[in-house]
Amino acid sequence: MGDMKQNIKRVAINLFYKKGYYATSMSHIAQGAKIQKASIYHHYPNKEEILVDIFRTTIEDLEKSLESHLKDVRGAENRMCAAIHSHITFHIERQKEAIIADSELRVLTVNNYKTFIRMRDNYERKFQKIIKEGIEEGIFKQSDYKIVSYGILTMCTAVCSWFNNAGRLTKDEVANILVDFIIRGLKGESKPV
Amino acid sequence: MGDMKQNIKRVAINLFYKKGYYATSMSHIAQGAKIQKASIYHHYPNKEEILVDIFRTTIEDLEKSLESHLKDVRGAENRMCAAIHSHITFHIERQKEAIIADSELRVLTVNNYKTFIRMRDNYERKFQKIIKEGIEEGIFKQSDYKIVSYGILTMCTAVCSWFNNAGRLTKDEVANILVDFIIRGLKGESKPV
DNA sequence: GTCTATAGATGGATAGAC
DNA sequence: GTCTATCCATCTATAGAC
Repeated sequence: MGDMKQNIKRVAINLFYKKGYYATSMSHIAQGAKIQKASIYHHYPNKEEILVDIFRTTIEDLEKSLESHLKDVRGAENRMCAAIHSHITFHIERQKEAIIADSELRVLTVNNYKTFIRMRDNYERKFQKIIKEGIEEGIFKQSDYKIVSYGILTMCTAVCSWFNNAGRLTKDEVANILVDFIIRGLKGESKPV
Repeated sequence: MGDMKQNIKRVAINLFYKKGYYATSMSHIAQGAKIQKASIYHHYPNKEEILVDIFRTTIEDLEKSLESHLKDVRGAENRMCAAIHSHITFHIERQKEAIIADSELRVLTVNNYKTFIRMRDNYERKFQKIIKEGIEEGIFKQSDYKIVSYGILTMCTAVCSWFNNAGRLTKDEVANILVDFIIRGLKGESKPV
């Protein structure tokens, strides 16, 4: 990807994050990238394709992060800890793109929408599988694993909307606090303090 | 509030929910309300005031729901259960408005933004107070009550974005599953099955 | 690969009749 | 309280020169 294309994408990420897709115009993006708005169309055929580009790299990188965190980790509890840690730290490190991917899904035209819903569902199913296995092995308490997975994932996704980089806690500290809370919720028994 | 004003508001809620504030035009709203777009300005001075009206009633009703659920309830665990139940059922019953209030905050001009952020923070502080008291009384496990409160509230807010009215579970069943999960997370000990 | 110029549609909002 | 007509700004996207 050429320098200017990457530059346009970077500017778009900042603007879509700050103002949202519809409130950001091609003129704003052009201004940020220091070119004329017509020049953007040399790199992207239309506005939606900029958003699609952001969606694709974000979701793909999220999946890669999960896979690398789960590699060679065994046991439902350990795998759950690793998966949550991956999800939370990714949503903090890639805060802007994560917020875009979380809030602009409905902007997409039908084919793009279907593609990314499919990818998201596939990602969620990996969390559900871990919870289900933990319950079957008796490590996690019996509960509705689908509802619990929605709760856990939305809680950890939302971190990108309230985490403050200048705040009192690092991203790893926040991740550890939430991992503890979630594992207690899943196991329903106290860990030694 | 006159019939037509209420009608306009109802149409706007449906459109802001489905397409978002910026993707909804005054023409769309007028079409839904079966009047001309100029007629809307007799009821609202501008587009933002429609959104502000939705925000105000939603947040006020959310606060009222919490207060009525907490009335005469004693003890941190009972109060937490009641507060979460209130939050979740409200976000399902008022799904559309809840999604709008959750996703269109950044649209507001500065004075309106400050007003609703203040109301939201005030609401969140009530949850934080219950968690803090529960920890001090030794009912809840020691943890960072602010981070945990963000986690709990965002998880329960997000219910409005995935709950399916035609799905297999009622809103009370979903609320109970999540209340159980959260209380286990806060207490860190298993309840008798 | 970037530019100027512009098409063509749509946006929020107002004026003034009825 | 609702209408028609219109203003003016801004939007996405394209044409064609350099």
